[in-house]
Amino acid sequence: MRPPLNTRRPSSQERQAGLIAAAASLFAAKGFKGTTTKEIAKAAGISEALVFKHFPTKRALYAAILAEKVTVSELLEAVEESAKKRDDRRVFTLIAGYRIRPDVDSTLLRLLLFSALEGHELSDMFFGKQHRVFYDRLADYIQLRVKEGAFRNVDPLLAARAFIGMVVHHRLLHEIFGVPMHRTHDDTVTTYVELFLHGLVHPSKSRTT
Amino acid sequence: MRPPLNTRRPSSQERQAGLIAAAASLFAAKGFKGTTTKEIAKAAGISEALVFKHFPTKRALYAAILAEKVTVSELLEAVEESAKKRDDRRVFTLIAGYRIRPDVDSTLLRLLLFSALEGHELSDMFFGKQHRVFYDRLADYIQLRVKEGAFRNVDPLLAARAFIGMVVHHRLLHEIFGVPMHRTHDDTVTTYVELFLHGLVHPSKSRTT
DNA sequence: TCAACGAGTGAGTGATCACTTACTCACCAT
DNA sequence: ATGGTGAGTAAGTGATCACTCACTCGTTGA
Repeated sequence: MRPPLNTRRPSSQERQAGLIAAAASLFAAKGFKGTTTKEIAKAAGISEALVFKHFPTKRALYAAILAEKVTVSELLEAVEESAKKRDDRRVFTLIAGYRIRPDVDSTLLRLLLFSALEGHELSDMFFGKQHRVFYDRLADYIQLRVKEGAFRNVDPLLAARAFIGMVVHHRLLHEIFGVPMHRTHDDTVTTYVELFLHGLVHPSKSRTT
Repeated sequence: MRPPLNTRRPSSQERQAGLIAAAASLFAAKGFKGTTTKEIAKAAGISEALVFKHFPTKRALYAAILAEKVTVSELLEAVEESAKKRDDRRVFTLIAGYRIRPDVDSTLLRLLLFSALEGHELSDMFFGKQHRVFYDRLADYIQLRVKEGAFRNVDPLLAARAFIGMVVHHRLLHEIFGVPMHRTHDDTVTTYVELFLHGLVHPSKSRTT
């Protein structure tokens, strides 16, 4: 007669969280235009009408997803610590390792690219939280080390972007274009950091400067 | 003989070329799903029905656009020439300069990203012609220079991808994410090449190896 | 002169889109 | 019990999608 008490139905908040999770993976896989509200409802296990009880429009749901993703601060703290010690290699390794780390869900990168390509209004904010923080912080550190004479006199922002570029491009190749990785995670990070800090030209050989 | 009237209407081939050009810029701007056949027809100045006389489906039109873009060979020839002279700086500058050159139409990069994200079947082929050729060729050169002892002993493919990554990421920031460029074209290229060949750490200072 | 033909289009087609309406049902304080 | 409330949905809504059909032109070879 009476429905079991422990099998209560999900609260509104749980529903909303599940809805956002389901929608996020669909938007990441197929883009905003490529995802239908019917699909989202089905993936979340609810009716299509209920989707619109939680969010007034499909676009509002999309905006909620972009707004939900926040910056990871624990990495920036670790970077800060290594920066104090002037441990160049570790600063760069931390950032590269974070951006390449293999376990991270690939939906964030796809979400970021889709939102930028499709021109969503929250794309800038999303980009700021997901990317700009990294190369802004890195640029600060490079500038500091240039002033200290440890680094060559380069444009700090350009250099920071160059390094992040190497790493992000690596993820791009792997996750978006399906290029296989023939080296291990750690190997790759080490190579990138080494390359960036010390360059490609053999130290004991012809410097063409 | 056919009388060339000066007020003739466009031939079928000219129509097709105009159609492809109009569709390409729309697909690049809004993606496959985001572009309607009605828009394409309007941009090409023809009726929607005529679009389907040229291409059986919207997808076939998209495929024709991707298939049309071919590899630029003149750059690879110039690279080849500098490679023979072992002019490292010029080899890298040529590739970087080509990938960053300011006048290039930005539709190709957007087209490439959209096709990869949306998972079009011709995306791999498109990627191969637009990107892989560059880092494959560059990897060959790096491998050669490593064997000659001029470059440090790094994974050539990884190093090539790292360099292309710096440059492509730069375009990505500028064209997709709207980040402003605070340096000139030539300045940027020079900095990237310099960074990659000689590294960031000051040559006369603490080598942390 | 005129039939044949390719270029071109207006007016649709059913399917699918985002979104709405009108409703049921479980639950609970009164 | 009862009525109010929030969770939930079946069955739509008009708009728009990719694509088709029936048709009109202008040109051209015989």
